[in-house]
Amino acid sequence: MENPQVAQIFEEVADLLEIQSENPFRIRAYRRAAQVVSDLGERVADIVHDPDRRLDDYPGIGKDLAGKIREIVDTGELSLRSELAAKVPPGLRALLSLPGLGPKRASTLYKNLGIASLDELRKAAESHRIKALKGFGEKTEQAIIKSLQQLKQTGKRILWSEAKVYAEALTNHLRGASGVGQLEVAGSYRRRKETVGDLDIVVACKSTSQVMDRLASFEEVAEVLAHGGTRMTVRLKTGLQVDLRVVPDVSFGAALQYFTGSKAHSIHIRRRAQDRGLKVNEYGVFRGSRRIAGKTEVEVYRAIGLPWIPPELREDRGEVELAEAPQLPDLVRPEDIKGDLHVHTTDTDGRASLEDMVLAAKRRGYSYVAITDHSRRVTMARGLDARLLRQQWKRIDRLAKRNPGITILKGVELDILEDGSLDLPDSVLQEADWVVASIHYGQNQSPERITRRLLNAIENPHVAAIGHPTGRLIGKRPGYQFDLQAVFTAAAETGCLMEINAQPVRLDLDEVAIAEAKKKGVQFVVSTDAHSVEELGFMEFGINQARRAGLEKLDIVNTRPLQAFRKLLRGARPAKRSGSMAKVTV
DNA sequence: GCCGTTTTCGGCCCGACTGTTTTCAGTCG
Repeated sequence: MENPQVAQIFEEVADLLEIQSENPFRIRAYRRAAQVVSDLGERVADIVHDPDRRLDDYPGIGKDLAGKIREIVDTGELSLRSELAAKVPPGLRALLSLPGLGPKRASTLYKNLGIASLDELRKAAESHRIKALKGFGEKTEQAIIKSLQQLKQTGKRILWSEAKVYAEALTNHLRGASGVGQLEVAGSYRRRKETVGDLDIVVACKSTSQVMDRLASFEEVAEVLAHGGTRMTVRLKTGLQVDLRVVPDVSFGAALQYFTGSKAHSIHIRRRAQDRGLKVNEYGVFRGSRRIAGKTEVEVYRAIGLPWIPPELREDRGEVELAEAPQLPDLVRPEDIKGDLHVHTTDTDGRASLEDMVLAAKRRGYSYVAITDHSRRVTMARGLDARLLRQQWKRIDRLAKRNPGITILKGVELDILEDGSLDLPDSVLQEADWVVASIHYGQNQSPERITRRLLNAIENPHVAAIGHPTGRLIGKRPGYQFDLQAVFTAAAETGCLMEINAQPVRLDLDEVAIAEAKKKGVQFVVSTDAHSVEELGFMEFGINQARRAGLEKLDIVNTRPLQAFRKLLRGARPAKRSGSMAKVTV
């Protein structure tokens, strides 16, 4: 039983309770518990089975929910869930996924028209049976038909890297409206989440109508969904939704804070304000009716006794407590990066030559770059065997003589094979400056086998880092399952690095796993895995990920000069001799 | 359902917009 499954059961319970108009605070407790479980960073099942640990030590988990988690882990099911599900037809929950349809209306539709699936909903809407219901009308019925048609395109989150394109275009466009002051894209985009559901733009502007008209004139806008006095919502042609909030200048910081979220962070902040006899809303921080802060975010946080918290940390995962301490991390910045340690060339599946990649790295101001083409197993990419690899390294030596401004590391992305062995012998690896070991094949193996493969690689002293450690592709493939704790423990003991892969569709490890690894003493490398000159620019996405995990400059080796991590070069770090795993193949 | 040196009971974040009403419920973020 993995954490996402536990979280999913609690989410379902919350939905079912909501449909049955249960106590909203009880519903919130289940949603909170789902969040807590998702954010754990280790298997909830492991905590359940550890006699020294208690689930109800976690905030939001009390005796009751701890018992329910135990039940799910032990039996794979939650009796409460099945009891609730028995009272609600199975398809009814799907109705909640439609924008504008919540639990109240869904249950009205069911009670009055017997609607219990999206298909039945569509038929009822098309035969105009919905508008006759009390509380529904012509417009609601049309809206349902429309959102059913759009269901496939909307609700889909896009990669942060894609959202950035629209965020920047919209920002530039809106600045063209007269009277626009401060302007910022808030929401999950500002928190730099892996994926973004919509864009929330906060603008300080004297003339609301001017900036709203300006948004409506953006050429990618397909439709205006809502248009009020301070708020406007549009849908772009791609399906991406954009919310615009216009606030007075004195409220900009409060609005930005509020619309940046996350929801859980905002709730925590407001509760804290309450404790101090204050009220926080998007217009400011108020004592009674008097505004005591709101113009800037710094002011807002200061008013409730906290330093400013970077948006990337605002998930209510302990950042408020760190701010209070005050022990907020000094997050790593893009400009801290001194080199890229995972780069491909046309020698395998890259799209730019060795020389072009090196020159591009030099232009970025890097002091080193590692060329890490695929090893022979990756036949699709014409992976290199020992002979071809040594040929490439000779060319690197010649190139290095012509480019004294940058150190070129002779590396390889070494495949961790299905049987747990490595794709090249130690005799070759020991000649390499830099080895990134990755899994590409046998991703469907059992967690036990994958774990052993990763441990084998980690225990080889020539392996400097594990590349894209989970193999996930966001929105496409979940990534292979393995024992994160065992792998992180071994990585910490041996000094083997965990890569944070900056490809926007990869971004593994995720921020929860990174934070967990850091706790265990693991060090990281942020690499682009670039297959072209342009992809060297992906570094930003990897840094986003590192920042959300709370990493500082010194947690990441490629913020340092090469000499600082020289023991990782040429496999000079000590091999782990203790375990029997090192010689075992799987 | 959780939580607590003001509380073991009685709180639990807060406002905007829409569509439907004729003063507000439902939904959303």
